[in-house]
This record gives sequence, structure tokens and C-alpha cells, in this order.
Amino acid sequence: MSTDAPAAPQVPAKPTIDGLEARWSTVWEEEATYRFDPRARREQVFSIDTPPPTVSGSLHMGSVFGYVQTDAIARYRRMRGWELFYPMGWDDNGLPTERRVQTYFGVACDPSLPYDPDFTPPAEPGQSDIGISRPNFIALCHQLTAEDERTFEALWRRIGLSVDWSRGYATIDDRSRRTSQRMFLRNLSRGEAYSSEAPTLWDVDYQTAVAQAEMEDRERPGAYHRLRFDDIEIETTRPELVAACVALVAHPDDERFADRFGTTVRTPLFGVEVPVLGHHLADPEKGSGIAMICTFGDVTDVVWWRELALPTRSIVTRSGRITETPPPGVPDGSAWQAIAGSTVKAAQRAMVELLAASGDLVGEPRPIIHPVKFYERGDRPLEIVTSRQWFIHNGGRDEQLRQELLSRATQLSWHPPYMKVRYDNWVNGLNGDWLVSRQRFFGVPIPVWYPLGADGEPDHARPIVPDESRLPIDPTTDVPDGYRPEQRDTPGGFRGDPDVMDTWATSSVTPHIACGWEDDPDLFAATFPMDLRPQGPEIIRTWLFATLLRSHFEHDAVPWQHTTINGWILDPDRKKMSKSKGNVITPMPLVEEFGSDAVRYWACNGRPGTDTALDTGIMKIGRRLAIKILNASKFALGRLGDGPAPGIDAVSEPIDRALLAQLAGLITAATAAHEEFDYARALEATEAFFWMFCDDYVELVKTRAYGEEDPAGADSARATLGLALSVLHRLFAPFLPFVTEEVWRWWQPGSVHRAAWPNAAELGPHAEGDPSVLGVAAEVLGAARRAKTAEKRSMRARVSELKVSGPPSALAAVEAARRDLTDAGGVDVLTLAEGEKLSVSVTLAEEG
RNA sequence: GGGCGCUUAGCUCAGUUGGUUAGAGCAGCUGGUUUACAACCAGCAGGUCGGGGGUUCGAGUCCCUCAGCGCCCA
Repeated sequence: MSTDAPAAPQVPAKPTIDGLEARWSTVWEEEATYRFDPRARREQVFSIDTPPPTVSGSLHMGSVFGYVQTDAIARYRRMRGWELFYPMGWDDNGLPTERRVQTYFGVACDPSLPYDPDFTPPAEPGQSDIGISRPNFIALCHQLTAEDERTFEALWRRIGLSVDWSRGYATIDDRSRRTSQRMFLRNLSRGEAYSSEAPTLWDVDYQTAVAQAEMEDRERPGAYHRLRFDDIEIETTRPELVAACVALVAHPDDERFADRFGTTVRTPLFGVEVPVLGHHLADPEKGSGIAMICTFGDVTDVVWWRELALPTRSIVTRSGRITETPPPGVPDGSAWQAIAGSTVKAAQRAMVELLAASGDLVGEPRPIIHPVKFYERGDRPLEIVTSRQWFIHNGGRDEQLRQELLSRATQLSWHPPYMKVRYDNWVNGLNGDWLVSRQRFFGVPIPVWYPLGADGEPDHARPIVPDESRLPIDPTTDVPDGYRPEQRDTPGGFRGDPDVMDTWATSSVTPHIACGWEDDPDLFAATFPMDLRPQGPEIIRTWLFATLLRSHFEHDAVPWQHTTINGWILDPDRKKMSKSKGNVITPMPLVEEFGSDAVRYWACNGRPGTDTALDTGIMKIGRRLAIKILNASKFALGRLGDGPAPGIDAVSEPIDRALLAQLAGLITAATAAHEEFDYARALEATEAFFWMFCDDYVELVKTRAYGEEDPAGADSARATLGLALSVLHRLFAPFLPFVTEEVWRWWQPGSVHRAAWPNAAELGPHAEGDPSVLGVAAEVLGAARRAKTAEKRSMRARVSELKVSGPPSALAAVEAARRDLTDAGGVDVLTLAEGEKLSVSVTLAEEG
């Protein structure tokens, strides 16, 4: 705060809220209002792990919603005196960017092509994608995300996020790649990361492995086919996998098959001998009670295959086609030739025809609707293929770790608390380790190489890791220490891991990227563990969980103290807003129509964690509120005269003391709400008080504040107006940063956003005073207004007599406010009489 | 199928340990403009708190149950 002597207010003749965004965001940038002071000590810092927006995603009101709520929290904490560490990152690595680049430019990445330094993308995407090299493709990813990031930053500045823009990062930049790779190597060295050749969920279109967290169920039509294996009939929805069958399985307690366990049967068409086995996961109620196990039809097959130690007969390739040659033990006969090389769908048709012809299909296929697993961004059902992948332990196969992670989450304060259940559900439902490798291009490379034996085969058990000082590296172009570039892919040489990491593997270290883990120890010590992680509910299972996991391993601690989970944004018809539904609404037109403060008002009206409909009606109210603040401030400051407002000692009138007592209650309530991260309640309380202040208090004291007859009474009113205005400006500042900055700078030094949060102690002894006088006076004034309205008279009509009856306390309050009441109500004669309840009778003067 | 949340005025929503006659804004209706604000002001009207049952002196609030909506997980 400045030490300048208070000066007379400088109020523009015709204030407006239009254009405030451009003016003040420029000033904030120049004055570095939101710049983090790195000299701050940890106990002074409030650090926020801001979600890096996916820049390739569409900008919509859902983005604005959560970020504005967090900004209101940040602004409150800053005014409370915390040094805010509030950086913003961009999530640009990963498949969304690849997809966007592909469609935007009409290109496709082909890693087999050489780099073309002269490549320029076509102005318009052509009929078919142009194949380009991996370096060319990545260059286009960088080019497009840079543009997207400029658009996002412009919106965030326009909407008034108090982010320190000097501390930005992108999840693909050097710092993020270094941090992400370093964390991976730490996981690897402690045995928390490992690679394994294993069946994994696989998207046949994107040709990449997919993690459990990226998978979703979709209802799809299918059919049960009843197939004969010798004398046993099984039911399956995937008859095309008969060739991949390795066993039949029934529940061990199922008496129907008691004498068959341990025997074998032959598969139809192929005649492969397979055992009949028992396993508790077989559901006696489902189909005929006995199922075929294939490698691999679904995740249960994988469990059976592993736990029953079955052989592997994979027939589905990474591209989603049946292999050209049959797996070991399966005859290459006419049945095989009918499906070899065809798509899974075509293979199913062919198999059903053959099975029907051979009589092994019993009856007609029975159509059903059943859940099928899809990659969340994919179009075809996931297959399960065997490939070498990297995993990180996550408790899915380790009960002790699972319990540790459940317990770790209890060290976090969840706002609202019930959101923690989603985390618990997720952790309890994990059924395997976290698959972090992806067979994609625009991501953080897995930072390892493999030594090649004399036969040219890689030794995956002994990966070569770089020294941390070399990070970030790209093992497909960088060379491990002790090797020469020519040794790449040669016997006795080395090979770089071609994969990149799951985008969440990098997003899960955003606290480390932002806080400068290992790069800037002082900054890290001042900001980590962070104070707050704000985020959406849909990424509790991914972002929140993975970040907690990494911090658990690396620091044996939670990465933040608090997490706030925002609600969904719904379209005006209360449907979830999402790109796929095509109901997204872009923010900029709304910001332009209503103003940033108004859009922020709407967002801050959404309760923490509560889904909120897009409602321009609320924005209109926000706009009116901002204008009202402008006008009321102009008026009240105008009443202060040519000099500064009188000090608190000038407050003497009971009604003024009552206003300040109520104001003290407001400060206490708003502060308590903010402490609970309940910005919406703080806004609601402040807004309600403000309208009362304008409609009742200001109306009552406006005449007295002129001060022509009673200088002491005028000073009391002016001092109170000044105090109330100062407090209200600050209480509104987290929500309406532009209009509050505007009015604050008419009469106060510095920025309202660096001003001290109001404290009831500022109001001195008045904070403890009797607030009731104002309420009684407002009630009496209301009676006079009602009478005038009932008579269809102007509010300026004179009241010839106002009779108030009521208990002594009420009469004392009316007496204390007598002059303000007669001024504001236009009352000629005010008489008091004792009575049971407060009642008012009004006699209006004759018209004319 | 399991979990979580929601259901209060025509609309959007508050309602914090159970406690006077259930609130706000918007929309509606009736009025009012010379002296901060018509992007304004004053006032009015509008609800068996989703249905049913229970606990209690007392239930929008706690318990059970049913229905509908939404989300997450199978």
C-alpha cells in the first residue's frame, strides 16, 4: 500500500464499464501486479497448481467457468497477504494435438520418411493426407500449438485471470520434458517403473496402447453365438476368435461341469485340443455357464490366461486384422484361409457362415446390446494385443500400495468433500498397473536406450539410461554415453526406445514443472508442496490420481494441501457441454456482449462442485451489478466533498454505527466463506449487503451527508460512506476485478488487488455496535414507500404524518434516525407511540 | 448392476450443526423519471420444498422407501 496522503477522489463525469478490460489488464502488466516474488518464504506463499488447458481443444465456456472460480480464490488469498504463486501452463503434448494438426494441415506422420527441411504445409488440406516425416510433423505441432496458446492467453487476460504470465510452461517444452523424464528415471531406478511384454488394450486406428483411465464402455449391438466344442456348448459374442481359443472355463463349483474339469475338447472347425478348466470368474448365470478363453477377446481372458498359465494363440494384429499365418498349433486349413488377413468384422461373418455350415453353430445368433470397451477418442472397439510396454505401479496389482494411496488422499482437503469418493472408487477399481508408453509422436520420449546383442536383438531387461544432467533427451536421435552414433541399430550397438509417454505421465508432474523441481531448488522450497489443485471432476481418476501417485513415490507426501473440484458447465438446456455434442458455446462473444466482470459474476455464482447452466440472464445481473458499483461509488465519493473522507473518529450517528456493525458482520461472513473456498457464498453475502446499502442506507443519509446544517452529522455520514465503500470495493475485488480496480483508483493509492483484505477491526468500536437501528429505519422508510406506491404517487410525494408505534427499543431506534427518516421519506410530522409490535401508519399530503 | 449428486416460485438457484410466517434474482403485474444510476427506483403477486412413510414438541433440513434427472464406475 502506498503511503501517499489520502487525496480528494477523482471521479470521471460519465463512468462506464466498457473498455475497462483493456485499460486495467495493461496497467496490471506494467505494474507487475500479479508477479510472484521469488524471495518469499514458504510460509508466505500460496501456490496453485493450475490445470494446463489442452490448447488443441475447443475454447468454450466450460474452460472459463472453472478458471474464473479459481481466480476468485487466488485474488482473495493475495489480498489476505499471501504471495501468490499462480502460473499457467499449456497442455500441448499428446494425441489431441496430433489429431488437430492432421486435420488442420491434411498431413499424416510417417516415421519412415526422412526429414524435409523445405516442407511447407498446403494452404488447404487436400483430399488425402500427405505423409511427412516425424520431425516435420512435430514442427507443425509446435507451430499450431503456439498459435492456439496465443488465443488462450488473450482470453485469459481478457477475463482477468491474475496469473503470473512470466512463469508459463508448456507440457512439451524443454523444462517439462526434462522434468517428466527425470521423474520417469527416478521411478525406474526405484523399481516403480518397468517394461513388460504383455497383452494390453490397443486402439487399432491410432495403433497405440491405451491405459485403463482412457478407456470407456459404450453400448453396442452384438450377438451370442452358441458353439459346439465336442459335446459342450458355449456362448460367445466373438466367434471370430475360435482360432485363438486356448481353453474352456466354468465356475469350479458348477456341478454341470464337475466331471469335465481336467478333460479336453476340440475346437470347432480347427480341431485344436483345449482343456476344460475351473475359475471363479466364470459366471454360471451367463450363457451356458461355460465360456471359451481366447488370446485375447477381453480383459477377463487376460486374467484367465495369466492365472491359469495358458498358451498364447494371438490372431489379431496391431492394425485390427487377422494375422496372415495361424498361431502355433492351429492348422492352416480352409477355415483359417477364410479369415486370414481380413478385418475382425469380416472374419466374424466368415466364421459364422462356416460354423453354420458345419453344424457347430447351434440355433440362430441371439442379438444383444452389451457394453464394449473403446478408447475414449477412438471409433472402433479396443482389441487386446501383446506388445512391449512401460508401466508404473499404481496399486492396481499391489494391495499395500493401493491402501497407501487411499490413505494418502485423506491428507488432502477436498472441496467439496464428497468428491473424494470418486478417487476412492477409482483406486479400488484399478485392475492393473499404469500403462505409460504410447506408440505416438508428439509427446515426451521414454528416455532410455537398449543394448543390442550380437544378434541385433535388444536387451529390454537392461535399458541404458542417460545421466539426469543430459535431460531432456530424444533416444531416437541422441546417443547414449559410451556409444557412437554409427552404433545405432547395429549388432553390439544400441537402439532408442521409439515410444513417448502418456500425456498424463507428464501432466502428473505439473507441480514439479511449475515449481522448478531440481532446476531451481530455492523456488521449489518456496512453493512445494503446493497449496491448491483446482480441477474438473472428470480427471480425478487421471490427473489428480497420477499426480498424487508421483508425489507419493518421489516425496512420500501429498503434492498439495487442498483440491477444489469444479462442477460441469451445462448448456442452456442443461445438457453437458462438450465438443462431441456440438453444443459448445465460445466465450469471446459473451465477454464482448456482457463484459468480463459480468461473465465472471456468472461463473462465481456457480457453487463449488455444482453443475451450472450457461445463463446469460445471470450475466446481465452481473453487468448491472458492475454498473451499480460504478454509479454508487461515483455518488458516494461525490458526497465526500472536495477533500478526503473524514476518519473513523467522525462516525457518531447511531444509524451510521449500525451500518458499520452490519458491515463488520459481512466481513466476517465473507471471510469465513472464502476460507472454506466457498467464493459463491462470499459473493452472495457481499451482493445482498451492497443492494441494502444502496437502497436503504444511502437513501437515508444522502441529505445529511450534504452537511449544510450539521457538520458533525455530515462528517459522520461521509466517514461511514467512505469506510463502507472501501470495504465493499475490496470485498467485490476477487469477483469483479475490473470495475473494482476502476472505482478504487478514483480515490485510493495502488491497486485494489494488492490492497489488504478488509478486517472488522478496521471499523474500530463500531464493529461491535448495535446493528438494529438501520433495520428499523429501513422498515419505517419502506412503509412510507409502500403507501406512496399504493396511492400511485411519486416517491417524492410529501408525507404529512408518519405514526410509528412499537416497543421502546424500536421507538428509540426511530428516534435515533429521526432526521434521516424525515429527510428520506419527505415526512412533515413523525410521531411515536408505544405498542406491541412495530407498525407504521402513513398519511400522505394532498397532491399539488 | 454399484457409487455419488440433484429434485424448493413460471425460470435460474440460496437455504451451514432440525427452531418464528421457506428466501433472492430474473420473468410477470402495478406504479414512479429534474438533482448517482431507465443499463434506474418503489411496490405487488407467485411455492402442499418430487411422491409416500418414519423419528421429533417441531422436518425443506435427519432416517427409510419410491420416482425422475445427471455424472462416475462396472
